[in-house]
Amino acid sequence: MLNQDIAKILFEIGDYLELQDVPFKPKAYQQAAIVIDNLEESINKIYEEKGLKGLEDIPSVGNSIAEKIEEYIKTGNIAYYDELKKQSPIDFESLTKVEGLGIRKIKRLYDELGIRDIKSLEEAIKSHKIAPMFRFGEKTEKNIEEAIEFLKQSKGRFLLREILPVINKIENRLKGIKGVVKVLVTGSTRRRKETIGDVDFLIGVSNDVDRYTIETIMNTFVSMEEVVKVVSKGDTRSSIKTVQGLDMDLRVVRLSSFGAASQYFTGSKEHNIILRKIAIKKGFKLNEYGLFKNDARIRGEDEEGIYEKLGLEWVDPELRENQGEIELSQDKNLPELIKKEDIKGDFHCHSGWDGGELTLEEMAEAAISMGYEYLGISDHTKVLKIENGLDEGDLLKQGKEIDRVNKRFKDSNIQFRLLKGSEVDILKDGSLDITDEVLKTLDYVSISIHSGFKTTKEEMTDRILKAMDNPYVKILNHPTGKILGKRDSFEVDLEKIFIKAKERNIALEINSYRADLSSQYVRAVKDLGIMMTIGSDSHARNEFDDIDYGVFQARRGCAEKKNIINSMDLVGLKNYWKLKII
DNA sequence: GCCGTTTTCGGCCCGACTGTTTTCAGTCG
Repeated sequence: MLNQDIAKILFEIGDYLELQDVPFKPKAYQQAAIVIDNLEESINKIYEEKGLKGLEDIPSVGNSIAEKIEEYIKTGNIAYYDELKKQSPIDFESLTKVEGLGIRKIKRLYDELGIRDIKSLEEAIKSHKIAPMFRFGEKTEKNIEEAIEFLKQSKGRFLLREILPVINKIENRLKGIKGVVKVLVTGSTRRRKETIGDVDFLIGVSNDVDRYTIETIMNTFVSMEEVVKVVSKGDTRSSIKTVQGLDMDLRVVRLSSFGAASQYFTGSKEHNIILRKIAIKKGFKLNEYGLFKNDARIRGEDEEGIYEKLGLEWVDPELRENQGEIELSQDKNLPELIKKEDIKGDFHCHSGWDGGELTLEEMAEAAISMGYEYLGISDHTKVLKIENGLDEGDLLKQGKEIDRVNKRFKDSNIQFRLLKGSEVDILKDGSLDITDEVLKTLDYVSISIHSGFKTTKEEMTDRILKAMDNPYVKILNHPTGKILGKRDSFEVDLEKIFIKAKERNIALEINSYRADLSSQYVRAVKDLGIMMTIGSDSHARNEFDDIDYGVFQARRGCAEKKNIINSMDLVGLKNYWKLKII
């Protein structure tokens, strides 16, 4: 049983209660559902270890919901939910995904037409039964029809790294419109979430802007080449759907409100709710136009001013998830997050030797153009035949080649070095794919699981722990095996891995491409005082920049410069790892 | 049903846009 199963049921209980016009309870159930859905720890484990009390300790879960969770763990059912479902068997999960359908309309469709799922909804549209309903009408029927079509085509959430280039292109285009002073991409994109559901653009215009200018901005937005449907268009907000199947919103505000609006639309919703409550307690009102005392706007131009007036430090967007950042901000104790400029090298890159695109010289050039002082060559090893994995002989040969390249840098007085590394496979029995004799000639050894994912948690854990005991290992790559958008983590006892990493001073990698470690684990690893690396896992020139996504991940996990090994400069790194490079 | 920096009782975020009406309910973020 998964947290997500329970979250789904709790969320639906909320839907049913809203259907019955019960006040406040729906929000309570759905808030609990959201918290449980985002919980890193498994509900089962919490209950096993701490019982009912442990469940009640989960934020937004009180006695009543805890008992329902307990019932579900014990019996696999929640009687209360089953009863609600029996009374009105509605498929909320899919119906609420139809844009424009909320609980009230779903209730009326059920009461008046017996519609309970997408299929019966489609039939009702076909036989033209919805338009005649009071307060529905032709247009509503057509909108529902189109929304179902979009739902069928939509791919759900988008990976940030796949969609950010599209967003940047549109952002630049918006900057070019006459009358536009500022453009900011807000929402989950600004928070640098791994995946995003929609995009929110914010435009700032001068305080004495005229109607015509705003109209021009809106018209330009809704008539971009990417637009396939204009969902809404007004003076301050317009919504579109793009060819990629992505929803995009544009908000236009005056500069006097730009900070308030950027704060508001960046979210997260949970972060904003807390901020609003703090504002109310201090006798203010906070909305997207500013921070108000009585009816006078006292802040609004910039985010910093709003946070400051609320007694808070400005919070980096990546942390705005109501996961402790507000408390840190009140205590003026926010971490100074790692920045891209802090990154001085990369330990996870594949060269032409194992099928990558670039020669060693070309990789060095690429790294130098990134502003790096070093680059670790970490080609695959021989067990990965499909990746042209290197054997012991290849590694020794590659080492000599690296020496030759480095000598050139030294002779030309260039502060840059290639490092002899390897991404060594952890074999089935926990031994490494390369002999110690060769491993000890390398500057660093990073190790990875690439096979045998479907094994027991105990076996996988033991296998990795054994590999970590090898004296030459300095980095454990992508510790959970997750590949964002492709593959879930394998089963592994990360707590044990963390303990071993701490004991052996092995760094854990934040892998840019895979988004593994997740931000929650980054936070845990940081708190344990274990070092991390950020690796691009690049195989080609244009993939070096993927380091950005690892930095985002690290930032969302509160990582600071001091937690990340590849933020050290070359001299610092030489000392830290006691490297003997020329 | 949950929660607590004046609270264990009394609150619970709020504004824009659409489509239907003819003043507003519903949805969204």
